Amino acid sequence: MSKGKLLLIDGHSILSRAFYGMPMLTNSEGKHLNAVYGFLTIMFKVIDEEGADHFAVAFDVSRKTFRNDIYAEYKGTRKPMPEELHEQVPLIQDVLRSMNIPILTMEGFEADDILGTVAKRSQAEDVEVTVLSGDRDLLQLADEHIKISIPKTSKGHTEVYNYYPEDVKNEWGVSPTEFIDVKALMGDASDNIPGVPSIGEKTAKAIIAEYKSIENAFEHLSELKPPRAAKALAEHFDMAQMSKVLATINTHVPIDFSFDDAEISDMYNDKAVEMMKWLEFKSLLPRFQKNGVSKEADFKIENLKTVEDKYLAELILKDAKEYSSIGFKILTDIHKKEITGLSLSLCTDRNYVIRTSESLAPEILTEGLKELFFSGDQISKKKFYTTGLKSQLKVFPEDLRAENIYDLEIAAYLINPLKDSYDYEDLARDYMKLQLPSKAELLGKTDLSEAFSQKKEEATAVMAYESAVSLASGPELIRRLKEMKMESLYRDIELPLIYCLNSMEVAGIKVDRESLKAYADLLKAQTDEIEASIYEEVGEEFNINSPKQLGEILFGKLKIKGGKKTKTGYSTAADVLQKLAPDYPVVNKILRYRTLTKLYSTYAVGLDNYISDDGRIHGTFNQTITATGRISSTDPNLQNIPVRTEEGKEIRKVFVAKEGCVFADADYSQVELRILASMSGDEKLINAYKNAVDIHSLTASEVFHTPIDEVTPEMRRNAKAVNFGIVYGISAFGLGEGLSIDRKEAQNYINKYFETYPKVKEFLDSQVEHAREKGYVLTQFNRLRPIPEIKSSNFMQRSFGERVAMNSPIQGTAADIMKIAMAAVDSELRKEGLKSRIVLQVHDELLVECPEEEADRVCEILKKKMEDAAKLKVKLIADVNVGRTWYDCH
DNA sequence: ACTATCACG
DNA sequence: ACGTACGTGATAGTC
Repeated sequence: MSKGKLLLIDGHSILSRAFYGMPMLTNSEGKHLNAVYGFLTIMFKVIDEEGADHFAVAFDVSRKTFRNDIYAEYKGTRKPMPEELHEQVPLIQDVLRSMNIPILTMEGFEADDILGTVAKRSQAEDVEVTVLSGDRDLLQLADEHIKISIPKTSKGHTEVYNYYPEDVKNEWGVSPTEFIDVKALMGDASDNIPGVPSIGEKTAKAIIAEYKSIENAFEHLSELKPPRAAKALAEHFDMAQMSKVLATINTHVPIDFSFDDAEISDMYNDKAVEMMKWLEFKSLLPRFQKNGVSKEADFKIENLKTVEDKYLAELILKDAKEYSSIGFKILTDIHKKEITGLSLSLCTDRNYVIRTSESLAPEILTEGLKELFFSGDQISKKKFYTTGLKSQLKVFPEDLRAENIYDLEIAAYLINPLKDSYDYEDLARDYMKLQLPSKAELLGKTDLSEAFSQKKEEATAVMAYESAVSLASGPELIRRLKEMKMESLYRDIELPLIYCLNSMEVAGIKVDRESLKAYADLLKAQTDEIEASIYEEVGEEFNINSPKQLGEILFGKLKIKGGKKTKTGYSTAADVLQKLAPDYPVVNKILRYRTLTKLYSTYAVGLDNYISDDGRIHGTFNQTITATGRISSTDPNLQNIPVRTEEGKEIRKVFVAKEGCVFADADYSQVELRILASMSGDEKLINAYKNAVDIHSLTASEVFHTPIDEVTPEMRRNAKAVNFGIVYGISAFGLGEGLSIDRKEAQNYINKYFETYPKVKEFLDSQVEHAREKGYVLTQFNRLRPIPEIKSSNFMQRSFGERVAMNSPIQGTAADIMKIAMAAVDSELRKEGLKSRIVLQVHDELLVECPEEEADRVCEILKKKMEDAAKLKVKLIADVNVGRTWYDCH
């Protein structure tokens, strides 16, 4: 039986985490307080979550204290703390003292050692210990009753990751004690642990996972892989052993610590309140004034039942039909194809987490759900709330389109597309003013579907939160959506798109493995050849892929001039190298090497890793990522397959239509410029499109005062860059850069452009004005893009905001139109009973795989649906091609 | 985890 | 005077 719970805090570590993770903060006297504030925030969060009854904070006596004087030469190079942080150390100690929290320090020992000693000693006395530190080094202390908690703060939000020995093993593949050896091998610059040169994290982990210790690895030198590591370890074994001593936390410090003295008593006393007032931490005051009863009213999942029984599950699913609002979340297996569970929330007071079992087959759940989804009648329109609908659809083999489903992830994305996640904890925080433990906090990096076997309680809680938060926040989100006039955007554009994207992911695209392999081999051979020739020319071997090493070779050793550009060193970006290429043949080879390795690793090898057993790549299309409303593609990214150069384009030959099929490929012609013409209402631009005049030539003719049939290719090229620039939110600097001309001249082009198309200028100005007034801009279909930067006092940020204000309505409207077209094409293919399916979308291009006999009809559908997707002041044009491979379609 | 680079629209 | 073109994602290297 446990004697109690002890929370130990690594004072300096948490303070500096807080310092770097929190925005600058000073009180009215100008004293820096961000670290103190952050420290307290993290501390209270952990106290609330842990329910610890005993408590202590350890500090180093001085940051210059060394573990052992012999190693002072290594330790001595530690970077000093910034003054703003240093001055907060005594401050946080005062605060802790005011709260009667014991501070542990000891001359000659680091906080790590004190923590280690107290933790191990307390565990031996049957105490449950939690050690809170920002430092991964402490993981070596994890034990049966010692939990290591590591907070991660980013963008002001803090999450705490917890590690018991099995969690360390899960994430690192080694036990806590072996972790010391890993660190001894890989070294740690910030802690001045030298490690073994050329052994990094990956190699170190692999070696220790296999051999358990550096000593044992040394015994088996000949078996070590890679040979490079064996050689390094042989040469630097003494260094490794010394590193191990340095990395080991001393758990036998002669410190005086009594568990009873660490009992929390009267933490929220008057003195502490005065302290909070002096520090001006107003937001922390309520906790102190309420004398400890500070927890927000907990979000209680009422009547949560877990079910693994067939009859009960069927009963619940039947019963659910009686409710008018339902929150749900389908749990799928790791391959996301089979249902393994279901969380249901019925009218807030009944929550069920159902899991498949021996007696509860997956079909029971899918069939029950189907019945439930289609059980609503016209009068009482049942509402279903969930998040991440697309991936849940994969457990239904057929194309299932239930009515009245609200995917709140997408609703929240439409309300604010700038967030980077829309999980239940985000919805609860933003729409219910409720801070819930996040999925990451509860499960760490464990996948939800496998978490049920390891952390059943937490996994169940996550599932319950998923559906309960959907049900509870749904009405508010929908209300906001209506208020912002985006209901139609959701219902008519985004919702149908979910099904379309799901169908694309399920379909996948066929890849010819053999030709991919041949392509890879060819690239490899060419790479090897050019690599050798670069080494020869330079006179030494180095890592060409390292911008750092490359910069040193080019600008250091070879003394090529072309100065610094980035803060980390020399820029070796393509545009910089391009300018040097004519004078230095090596530079050309390096550029060529870059091209080849890019194609090899990202495309040839990269894509091969994604080919499934069915010979196809099933990527993911994300609907809630971009700020403008475009979709994005991941795992792999199928929207950036090379096309601009001939040898890159080659790779498109491996994307083939399956047996008996061809691809129909359609792409919009200059959508964004057409949208600009339409939204601005500029007559000259509209007429040009009406009369099918070449827009870049026309622009050139006007800007350079030249009759249109005398426009040279160069003039047209420059005019094209101007047209691009307009869409990007023109600036003289940017255009100058793009055209390599000086800024004055670029400004001249821009002025002429605006004289030619005056309504375009009016339109762009009006967007910037709108953004300044309202803080956001809108697309033609009312998609919103917030622009917080527009009000920034920083010139650079504000200018960015202005460009975004000009670009987003155009890019976003193009995205809207494509989404409309996609749903229309998808639905027409199904309506006509065709087997053809959309397989890819690349922003202005759609690729459809179709049986040869359907090709003609599919081309008609593509052209018609894409061109009719929106009624603009100019016609939309889609060009359609047919081919056996994607390559053949261009 | 962050930076540099480069692939696409 | 300031010092960037808009929107993405993957890989490799560095810390």
